[in-house]
Amino acid sequence: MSDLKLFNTLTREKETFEPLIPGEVRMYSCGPTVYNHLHIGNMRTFVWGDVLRRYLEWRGLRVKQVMNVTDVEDKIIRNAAAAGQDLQTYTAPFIESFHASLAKLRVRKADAYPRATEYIPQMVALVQQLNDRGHTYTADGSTYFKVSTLDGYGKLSRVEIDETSEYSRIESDEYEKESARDFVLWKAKKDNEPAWMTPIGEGRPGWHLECSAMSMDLLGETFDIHTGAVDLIFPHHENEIAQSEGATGKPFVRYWIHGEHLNIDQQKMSKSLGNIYTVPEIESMGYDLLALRYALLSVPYRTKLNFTTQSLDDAKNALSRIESFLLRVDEVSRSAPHDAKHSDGAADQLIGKFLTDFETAMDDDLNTAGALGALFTLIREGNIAFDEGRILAGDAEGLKTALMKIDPVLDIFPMREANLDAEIDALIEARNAARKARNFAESDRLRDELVSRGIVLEDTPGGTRWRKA
RNA sequence: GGCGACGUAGCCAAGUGGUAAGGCAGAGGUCUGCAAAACCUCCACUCGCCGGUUCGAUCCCGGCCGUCGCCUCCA
Repeated sequence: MSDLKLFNTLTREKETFEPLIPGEVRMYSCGPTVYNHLHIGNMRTFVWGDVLRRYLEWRGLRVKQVMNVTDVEDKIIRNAAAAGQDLQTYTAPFIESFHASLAKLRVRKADAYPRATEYIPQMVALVQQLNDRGHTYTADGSTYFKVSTLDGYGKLSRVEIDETSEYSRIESDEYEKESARDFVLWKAKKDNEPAWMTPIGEGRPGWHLECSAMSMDLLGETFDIHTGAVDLIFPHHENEIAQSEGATGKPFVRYWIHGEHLNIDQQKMSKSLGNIYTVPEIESMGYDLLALRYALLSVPYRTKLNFTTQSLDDAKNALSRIESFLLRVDEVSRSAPHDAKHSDGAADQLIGKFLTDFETAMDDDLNTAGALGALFTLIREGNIAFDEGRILAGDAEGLKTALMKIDPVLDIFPMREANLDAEIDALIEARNAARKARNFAESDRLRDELVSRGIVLEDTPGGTRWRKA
């Protein structure tokens, strides 16, 4: 097995991944701020984060994955107040829809989803630790991180803040900060905002604090992987590093993995352009969410993805090709249950090449496009071998095993709904009886009826197969 | 102004110092009920433009043009 290489934002290079503790990976994925329904750009980040975790597991590593849910923040406070609700009431439906969307996209559950509001004591302790080490100052009841006290600030983003530049959008007069680079750790209570009474004053946490507190609490002071999208590199992740390393004096994260954005029709999603899509919206447009998952994975995570509805149509058709092949493999593998014969080794060759190519692609910084390429090459060459009669039941069984082997990583294979089968089969049987009687009008009527129910038929010399349209 | 990414066929997109994966669309063909679906074949002498390095560059270097992102909340 070759090495898994991942692009580490810290070094701007693809590095061989080796966990700190052999065999065990601890990863933190930046999760949602729940003031809104999540859009498909958010989902892209969660999907590849999940695939990273799946691939690590596929390589035999045990993974502990944590994803935060940020449920206290400026927009949440503002919206909740406008709705006349408390934070928990306001955020609950968004948290619920977040999980529902993930499930529909086949994103597996992380091991924990800590919430910021449940981590106030740990955050306060972190601020106190930073204070003890001389990295903070207070002004008007708020506590700030003094960036000048920490060597190496900026090592992740390589951003140097020039306070004098007219282009710097950092507002240096905000919150009584001593320096534009400084950032707030703990915000003093204002007006009627929700606040916690703590040893460092009555107030609420700054934006970056929860991620440092929760990740270190659940994964340790130094852990392996931290994922997120590129926009978080600065200031969020840079400040997480400052808070965490300032408090512990130890390296915080070993591999920073950032994914590119998803654009809609070449443009960034934004409310003003009205081009934000949520998962339920995609669904109500009539698309199968598996097509969305496929579309998201067809572009490697570090490449900008230009999303269009055509990409969903393309994905849907590509998935049909995959499903037809799966059906063909399945049918042949079941054709001779026991004394399954192997033919000339054609299948073994295809399988070997497929698994090697798949792994090579995934090892190269999670090249999912290359991995899919390997799959489609297997499908074409497999179909040719089938047509030439070089694949017998035993070979097909091997193909099936190979396909099932990669299934847990990409998880893009269409699933059958078993309870449909009996009903479908009855209609197919009736249609085939009509065909046999050369009553094509009736057989076509039955076929069309199936089509209208979303079932496509494939007549083959061996019988009729069906799949979902 | 600073930092960074990208520009490969109609669309999406991988990739390598030695002459371009894959998917979709399109065109042919096989099977078949002159049906549907499926399957196969074909489809970039060329990788934004111009120089340079090299025996040889799409892939290395430099310049230019173009697109996009971050420097403020943001997946």
